Amino acid sequence: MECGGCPIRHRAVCARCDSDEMDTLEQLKYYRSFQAGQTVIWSGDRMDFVASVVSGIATLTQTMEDGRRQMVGLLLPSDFVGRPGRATATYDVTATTDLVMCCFRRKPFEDMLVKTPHVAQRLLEMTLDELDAAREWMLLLGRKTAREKIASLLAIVARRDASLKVHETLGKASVELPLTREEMADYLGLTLETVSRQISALKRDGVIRLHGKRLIEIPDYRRLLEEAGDDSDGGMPA
Amino acid sequence: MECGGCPIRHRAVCARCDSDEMDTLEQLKYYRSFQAGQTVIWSGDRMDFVASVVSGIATLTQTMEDGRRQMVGLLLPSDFVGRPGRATATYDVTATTDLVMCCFRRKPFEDMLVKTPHVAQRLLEMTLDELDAAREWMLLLGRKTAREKIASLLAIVARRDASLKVHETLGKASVELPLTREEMADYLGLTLETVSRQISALKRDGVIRLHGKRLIEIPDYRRLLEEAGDDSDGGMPA
DNA sequence: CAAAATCATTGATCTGCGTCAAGGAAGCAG
DNA sequence: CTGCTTCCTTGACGCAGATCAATGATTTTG
Repeated sequence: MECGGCPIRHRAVCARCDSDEMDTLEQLKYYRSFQAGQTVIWSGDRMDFVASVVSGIATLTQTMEDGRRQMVGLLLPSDFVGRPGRATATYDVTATTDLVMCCFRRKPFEDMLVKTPHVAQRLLEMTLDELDAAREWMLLLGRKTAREKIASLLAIVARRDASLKVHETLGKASVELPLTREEMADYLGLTLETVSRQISALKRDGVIRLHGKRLIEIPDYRRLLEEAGDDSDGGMPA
Repeated sequence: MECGGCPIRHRAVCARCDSDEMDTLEQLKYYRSFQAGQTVIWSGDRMDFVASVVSGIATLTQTMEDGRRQMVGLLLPSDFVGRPGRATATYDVTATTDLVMCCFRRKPFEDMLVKTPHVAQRLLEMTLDELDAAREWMLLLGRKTAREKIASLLAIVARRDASLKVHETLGKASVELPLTREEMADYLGLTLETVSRQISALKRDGVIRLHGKRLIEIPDYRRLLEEAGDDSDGGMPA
């Protein structure tokens, strides 16, 4: 059976379900597009849908009264947004690039979850992955230096990139960074000035090379991981 | 039907399942006890069980090569440990107080998950709650000052305490802090000296009162929340 | 094209928290 | 009781990263 373009259909359902279930999902889904910079939903707003990123990048951020911001989620294609059983958004969701999301009205999706256990199980798996990522992120925020934070972010994005593309040369990669310096700062718990300075420092030390502002070349991925303070190989193919 | 003492049985299953399913769970479970300070499992070790905290407190921590430590989970009674589908521990799990856990061998538990959808759904709900808590924690680690971090931690523990006990006087509460200063520091991404200093400062400013080292009185909970930089009431009854 | 907006870089200075160090308080063993 | 251990507090000092500020590069707008 061929899978459609919708990640929820593709990732959560396709491999294991029959045609009826596919059809149920198909009938429920609809698409929404956003331009780069647009807000998908504000924290506290009513949220009657759940969704999956089809293309582009979205962020989840929390903001304090005085304006301090912390990114708490970076959503790439196939990532899930929204929470079954909750009608109110907990975070600001923003389109960082042009964005297409595949949406489901919340109520019918919840009903479907109950009737279709393996979708619930797939969702559990995805949520556990996100929780692991959040805990990795907590180590970064609580204990890493600014330099290590930058290196970690680059390694994370490079790895995710690599898992999509076929990987050419071991230890050599380029990353198209989809974030501004300020967004990187919000991700890392830093200021944009510190981000800029540390990127310059990594460039000066030969850990990375810059082509323009956003395209970053990584001549030696292992070196980058050392800079990141990670003890593992970060899941890079050996 | 009466519920047994095991939180997995109680929280995940009892309300919705029939006797057969209860029996299945009953047969699978066993208990393990740990003394305060004992390690339950090391990160990287093989982990053939999942578990639920019955009594006491456990922590999840990550450690970098050079010894920097970040707590990434604080497990209170009824909280879940372990991950279906993963045979290796990702974090150090440590008993902070004397601890009793209700365990299930992982494989049979996974089988049970597939056969008993509402347990999977309950687990999904718990995991989503944990993810929300992790994201709140990320804001704390990335953007809050040392003073706000301490106030936030006290507010969190006070709220959890309150949700267990009946709550006497609004805006007045006492917290038995189950953590050493060092553990608090690992929770908050600080050093133990800074924790100590900020607790002293909050005491000096009348935000809290200390009785001994661990028992903390909170004369005005709203004041504490302001100190924590939270804009909500933190879920305190109105 | 000029003007304005957005994004990035870099410098100078300040400060909150880390680091290093010295005791104090409470519990426990002998 | 004395000495040991564990946990906590407080002081002095230094530094990583925040803040304030100026400028440059690139894109957008009219």
